[in-house]
Amino acid sequence: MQRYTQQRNAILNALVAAARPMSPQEVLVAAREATPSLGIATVYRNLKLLVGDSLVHAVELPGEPPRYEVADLGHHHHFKCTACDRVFDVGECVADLKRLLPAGFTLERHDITLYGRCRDCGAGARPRPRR
Amino acid sequence: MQRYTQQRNAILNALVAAARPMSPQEVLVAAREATPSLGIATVYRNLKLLVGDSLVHAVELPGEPPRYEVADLGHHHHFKCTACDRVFDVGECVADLKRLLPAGFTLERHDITLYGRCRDCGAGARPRPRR
DNA sequence: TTGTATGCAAAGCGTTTGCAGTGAT
DNA sequence: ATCACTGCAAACGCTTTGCATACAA
Repeated sequence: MQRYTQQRNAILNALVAAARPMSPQEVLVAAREATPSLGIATVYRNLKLLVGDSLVHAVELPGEPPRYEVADLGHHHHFKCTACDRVFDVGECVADLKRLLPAGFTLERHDITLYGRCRDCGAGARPRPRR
Repeated sequence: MQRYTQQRNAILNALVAAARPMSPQEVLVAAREATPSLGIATVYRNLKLLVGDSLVHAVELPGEPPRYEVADLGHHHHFKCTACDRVFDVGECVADLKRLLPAGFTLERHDITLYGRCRDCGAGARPRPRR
C-alpha cells in the first residue's frame, strides 16, 4: 500500500461499517456514498490490495463469488440466510474435525458454511428482500 | 429426462467411473473417449439435467466453480488436497453444529470443506502433479 | 414424423487489464 | 514533478443461450 486515496479509504470504511462480508457490488454501492465517481474496477483492485496487506479477508462461500470483510475478526465461520442471502459471522468452531480424515491424510485448515434462516427471516416472519 | 442419448450416457458413465467430483472440463475430456464429437455446451446442459433428476450432485467448494459427482453417496463432505488439488469424499460428519448459531437463527444445512495433504502427497512424499 | 438433444458460435456475467488522465506525495 | 491510482472500456474465462441440424422415439 503506497498512497492514501479517497477511494481506498471509502472502501475500507464501508467494510468496517457493514460488519459482515460484502460482495464487490455491495462495496461499490456503499463506498459511493463517500466517493460517487468510484468505479467497479477500483473496488476490485483495492480489495485485492487490502487482502494482500491483510487488512481485509476474502470470504469464499461454496458456489458463489467471494465476499470481503475486515481481517481482524479471528477464526470464525459463516452463516448464509436462505431467504435474504445475507451472510453473517458465527463464532466458535467445532473441534474434532481430524477424526473425519481417512488414514494418511493430514488436516491444514477447514471451511464451514451454515445455511438456514436468520433472525429477521426466521419462522413465520416475512423475509427481507434478497440481498 | 426424456430421451436416451449417447452423450448423456457417456457423461454419466464418466462420473461413475471417476468416483470423485469432476469439473465440467474433466467430464468433457473423459466422456469424449466414448463420444468424440461431444461439445462443452452439451456437458453443461446434461449436468444440469442430471442434477435436476437427482442422478448427479453438484459439489460446490469455496472459491472455485462447481464439480459434479454421482448422487447416491449419502451425506458426506469433501477434502481438497492442497498439493495435487484433487477432491476426495470424507464420510461421517460432526454433530452439534446448531450450537454455533446466534439466538433466533435456524439451521437447514451445512457444508464442510477440509484442506490438507492426501495420502499420496502427505509428509515427505513428492506431490503428484496438480490436477 | 415429431420434437428433444446436439454442436457451433454468439451472448452473458463477473472479474481483470490496458491505457490515458488524475492527484497524492 | 513523479508515478501510483483512477475511470473507462475492452478483454477474459467460464457458463448459458439461439439456432439450424441430427437423431431417438
